[in-house]
Amino acid sequence: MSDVFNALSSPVRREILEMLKAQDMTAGEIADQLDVGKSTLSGHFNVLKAADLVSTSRSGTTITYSLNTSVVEDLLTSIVGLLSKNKEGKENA
Amino acid sequence: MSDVFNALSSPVRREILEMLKAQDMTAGEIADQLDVGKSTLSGHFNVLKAADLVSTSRSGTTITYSLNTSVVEDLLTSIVGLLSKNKEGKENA
DNA sequence: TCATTATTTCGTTTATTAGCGAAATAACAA
DNA sequence: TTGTTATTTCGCTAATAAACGAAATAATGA
Repeated sequence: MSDVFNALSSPVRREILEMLKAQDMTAGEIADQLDVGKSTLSGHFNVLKAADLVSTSRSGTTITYSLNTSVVEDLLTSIVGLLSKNKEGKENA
Repeated sequence: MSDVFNALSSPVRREILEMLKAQDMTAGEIADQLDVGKSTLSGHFNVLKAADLVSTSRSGTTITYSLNTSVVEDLLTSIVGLLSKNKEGKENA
């Protein structure tokens, strides 16, 4: 989960995830929408892959990225954990 | 929300939040539990405050930190956004 | 006022991260 | 095989972030 939090700390990477929530996209398509070089973007992809937030499929020379929603769900569970078992008196609404 | 994601990217800061979910604690009490110097910890507190994830109250020379659960809830909402409006065919369960 | 305790700020060093362009890799078509 | 397109890796520089100890601040009690 540490890798996931780390991946989410970059605005560029969060924007990539936002794009992928709507549809799968190729590396090039993502690069066209963002204002960073392709090599920089590739580095971001590596971070997202390390967190298992995205997966890839290759077709020819083209690589398509898609969002791993299950990992996003795990993240939600992890954050919900910060809300349960709260201080006395304040029974978790 | 960018400040929140940034704050969560540090394992030390996430541990502080975990401690605060159970009970409010003073800076010194938190320092006793963690293996980093007090000045370092103070820096982490600043990041958490910038994200509004914690709030403080002073009593004498002692400063007590508490978790702002409302911001955690906002975070949840933001992450849930990554799951809604997904690709065709996959109607968000 | 002076000393004490709790915490923060400051200055510095070290480590990590983001960005770039150039070169390498991979798949495929001609 | 050669060339083309898509993407990644590499080497580098610049910007950020984490850590420390020392000094500063703040509140209080003697």
